[in-house]
Amino acid sequence: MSLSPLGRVPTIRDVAAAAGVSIGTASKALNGRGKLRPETRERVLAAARQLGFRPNTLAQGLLSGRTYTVGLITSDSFGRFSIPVMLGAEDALGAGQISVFMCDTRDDPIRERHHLQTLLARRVDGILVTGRRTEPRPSIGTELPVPVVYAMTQSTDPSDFSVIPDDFGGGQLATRHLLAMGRRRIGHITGPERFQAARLRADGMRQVLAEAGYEIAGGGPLFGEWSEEWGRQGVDILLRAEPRIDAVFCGSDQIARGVAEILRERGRRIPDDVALVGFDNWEAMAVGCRPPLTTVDMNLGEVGRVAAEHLLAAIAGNASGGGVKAIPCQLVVRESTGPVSPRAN
Amino acid sequence: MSLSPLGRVPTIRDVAAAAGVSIGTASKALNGRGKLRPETRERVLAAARQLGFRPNTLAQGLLSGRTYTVGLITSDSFGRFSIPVMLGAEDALGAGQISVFMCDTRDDPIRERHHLQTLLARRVDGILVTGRRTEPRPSIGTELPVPVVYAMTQSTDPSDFSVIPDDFGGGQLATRHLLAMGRRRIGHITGPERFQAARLRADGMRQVLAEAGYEIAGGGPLFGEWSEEWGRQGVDILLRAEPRIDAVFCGSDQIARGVAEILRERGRRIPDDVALVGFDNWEAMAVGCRPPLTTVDMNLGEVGRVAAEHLLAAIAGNASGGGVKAIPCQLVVRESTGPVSPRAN
DNA sequence: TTGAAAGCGCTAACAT
DNA sequence: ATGTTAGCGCTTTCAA
Repeated sequence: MSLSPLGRVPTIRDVAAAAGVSIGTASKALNGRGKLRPETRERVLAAARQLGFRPNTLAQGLLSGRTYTVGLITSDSFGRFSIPVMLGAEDALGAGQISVFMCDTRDDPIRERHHLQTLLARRVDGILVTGRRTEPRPSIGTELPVPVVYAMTQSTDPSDFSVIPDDFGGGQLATRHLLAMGRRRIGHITGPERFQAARLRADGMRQVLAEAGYEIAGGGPLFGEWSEEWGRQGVDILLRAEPRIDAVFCGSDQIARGVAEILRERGRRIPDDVALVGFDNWEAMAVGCRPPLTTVDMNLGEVGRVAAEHLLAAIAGNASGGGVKAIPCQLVVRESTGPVSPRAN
Repeated sequence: MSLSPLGRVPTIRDVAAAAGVSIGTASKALNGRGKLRPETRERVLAAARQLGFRPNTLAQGLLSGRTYTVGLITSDSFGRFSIPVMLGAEDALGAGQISVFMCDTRDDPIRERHHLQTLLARRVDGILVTGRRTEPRPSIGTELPVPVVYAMTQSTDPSDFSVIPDDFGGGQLATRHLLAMGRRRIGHITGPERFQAARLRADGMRQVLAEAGYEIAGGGPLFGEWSEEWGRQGVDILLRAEPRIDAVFCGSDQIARGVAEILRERGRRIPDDVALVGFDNWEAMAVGCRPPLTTVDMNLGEVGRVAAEHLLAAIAGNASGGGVKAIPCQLVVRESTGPVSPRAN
């Protein structure tokens, strides 16, 4: 870890000199290529070790045309959703010895273009675009010299490849669980209708209910905001529309928190009287809830990982073509759901 | 944005050819150096523009010895605390046209060393180490060939430079505010005592109270966990020890949420009967609270920004020496604090 | 005012 | 088995 004995970062030239061989020989020894006397190879390696030599990646990249770097452009300011995605991506990329350039656009197209230019100038091998998915976004660029994969956001260009969570499936998952617990009058309080995620989750719920011969209680989904405050308001609206409610599926954990709080205050026990399912598995929120929240986990790490793997494949020349890949969600059962209480009704 | 007309990434050689000049001339034109006929310069620039030329940063870096990159090593898995720090850092660095390599260590020293090696091999100009600060951590390396600055974490090596939030000051801030609101019996529920942050916040509180002739109500700080659940438990302990409590300062917003919930249930109005101050300004938590939480903001963005600026200075050769710089906190007043209610007592 | 040439650190093809 | 050379893309002398 300490500075090299030379007092500067050693080059292969220093190694060669120390080992008393030519630069080419040193290179071969270090890379295990070509035919060398074992003794020579060992001498070179020893010299390298002693000097703390690490090959200059820039020089290697210049020569090979591969930099083993990718750019990660996020429009979510490294937010709650893009972080796990990034982590998953870093996982997959790190395994491939690839370093990641972080670029935050703050949702500003100008900044995005700027970052894109910078990344291309740095000759990244590929680009990952992540976001807080709302509606599909414009493609970051067609005909780019490197492959691009979208994660947790979608490009409007069908020739781009995007990886997103399966919101529809998530809605199904939550609903099946509630049905399995014997719940029949299930309400839905969720975010703004303009969010595709909100619509898809509601659709998944509706579909599962319909198959079982039910509908969303209270007259349909209550679209509102992604906030606790809306959860508090929404549940009162719901209770008014259908007082006999025995479960609520919420579009987010925050909404569920609000719902839980008011249900308590209205004297409804969770889960005995009313079961509650959230969405996001936002640890701090879900675990802090009283009782701890059963919720849908979007497997964001997996979203990032899959996106990164696709990017790696594309870099390796195995382009996967355009399209959208939806990663299945997963139900995390905690204490806010359970079988219908014998005392209920 | 589209691929160059050449069907590959253009080099300066292509630009020179297109403009009908030598490579050296093209370089001068592009960099505005040397003496060139204005017409020639224009011709080169036009060619570059037409080809979509962007100089290869690797080649520039190889030559100049400067890569205009820094490594950002985080042991917090891009967690809640390191993100804002990163954002602030990216801010300061981006302004300097510096790109950031993200490295997450998952708190594993092996991974950390690996990332460090990788960064050095990539010839970053400097390294920023961030973390979720608990106790000071071992230095990432002495005698490194590039400067290192610690943000939101501290090195045990006094010759390293660290930037952290001023927890002591944060504790003072919260306490002064509560005193100003006329509160006198102020309890303190906070995280584990092994956290320096918890101890410092308590110390700041104690000092301000002492100056005003008071002490922490209930017999001293209640150290516990950083969770809502602990907030719920802690406040009952506190109420038992000192039922006439008129304010609680919490070591985190999560704790404060738990405290708020139970205070409500015990029939204490916030802020009329009991004022409440949190710590972190964790937006979703603080705003979702009933009522919205007055809390201490650590200015994490500023922590990152200052750290990055110091790193830039060090890179530029203006080493700042070792030491610790504490960034002042800031009180964010919402609705959980207010003057003592006329009806109280 | 422009061009030619050297060299940053490295690898790979070719000589020896 | 080892050394020499060319060249990746660029900047910077130094010649012309």
